[in-house]
Amino acid sequence: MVVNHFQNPRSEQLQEVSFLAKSLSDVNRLRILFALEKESKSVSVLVEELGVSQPLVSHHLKELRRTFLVCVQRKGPFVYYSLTDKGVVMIIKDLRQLADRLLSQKNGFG
Amino acid sequence: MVVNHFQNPRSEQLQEVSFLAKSLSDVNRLRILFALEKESKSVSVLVEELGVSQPLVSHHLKELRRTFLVCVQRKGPFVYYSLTDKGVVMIIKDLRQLADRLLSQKNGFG
DNA sequence: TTGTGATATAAATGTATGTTTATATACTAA
DNA sequence: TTAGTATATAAACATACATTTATATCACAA
Repeated sequence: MVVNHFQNPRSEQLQEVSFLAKSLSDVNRLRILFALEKESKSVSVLVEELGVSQPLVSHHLKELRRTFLVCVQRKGPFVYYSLTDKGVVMIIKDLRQLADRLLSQKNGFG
Repeated sequence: MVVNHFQNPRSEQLQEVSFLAKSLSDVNRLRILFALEKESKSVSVLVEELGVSQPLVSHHLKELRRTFLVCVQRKGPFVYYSLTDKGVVMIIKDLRQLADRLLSQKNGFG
């Protein structure tokens, strides 16, 4: 019998998953994604809502662009960012529920 | 009207999500989680299946223990690891589907 | 053109992380 | 006890990353 090498995701697919997960591994990027859940927003609005510096917001937006989680649209002097796929919000919420289950009767991640 | 500060996850919850996401941001850790999907396995079995060094597997298992994604059971000289919550596999698969959608008509993450 | 606000990029820095090599610890058999 | 196997930890190293500060680019109005 030939072993089925394809029952688990292939290596490149796991690479893609790891890239996405890394994109979700920073609190400021998660806050940006949630801020964009309902509507697209300009950088300056994100800066104000998150309360972090403008270069830092731009840096994280660049990271989110690298994984195509957000997309860009310039309107005059403003640059509007929006979610490419709203499914990411559901995944984040699933991660939060998983964290809740894992942390029940524990004392927080090491 | 008082602004609802709780419609989005609180800061500590985003921290927990970011910890979990960081745990999922390495290909070798993803491979370990998939290897444990059906049954618990000893470290040496994981070493053989993944084809990476034993200290590296132990290192990543320690990281997965830190986020409670895996749990441990010693049986004689062997240490068996298993998934704490199989929900993590579904989340990884959701991430893979999201990656597929994001990458359609693109050329791979930057 | 000049000036101004909006955004992006660069440089610098401290910290975290993945990997390798070497060594230590834990368990068991003899 | 000793020897041998299984696993964990330590040290070392290079790389990646988050953040700050400073500066550059872009769009537009005057």
